[in-house]
Amino acid sequence: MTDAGFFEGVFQVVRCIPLGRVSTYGAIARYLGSPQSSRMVGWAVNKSFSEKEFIPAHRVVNRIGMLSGKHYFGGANTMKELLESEGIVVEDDQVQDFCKIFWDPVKEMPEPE
DNA sequence: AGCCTGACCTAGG
DNA sequence: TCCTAGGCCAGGC
Repeated sequence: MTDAGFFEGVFQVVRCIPLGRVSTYGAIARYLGSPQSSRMVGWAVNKSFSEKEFIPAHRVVNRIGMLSGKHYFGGANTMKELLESEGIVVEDDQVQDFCKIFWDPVKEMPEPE
């Protein structure tokens, strides 16, 4: 991770998000050691579409569990469909029971170093 | 080569 | 309690 840039770190964390769980930009940014770089997390995740391997970018939402970037999935309901297919309930672009399915990399993942 | 922007978050007034 | 501003890394024009 240290060798890799901020982007690589984001990709690794997002790929490690368990199925049926969601994480937030801020949590990932904080995990990478830059709490105020949450904006770049969104950018990195956006760039994830260019990656060879599929990255569950739909599992990444903002701190209130809202599908802020759903419009970037090509279709308006693509992100919602993906989440619901994993058992996540989404209503009006907001993840229900967000507190329960929230996955914090800082707690669940080993430190990057 | 420099400026602008971007799927956000936190703090201060 | 709501609104405003600042900050971060990287890529595009």
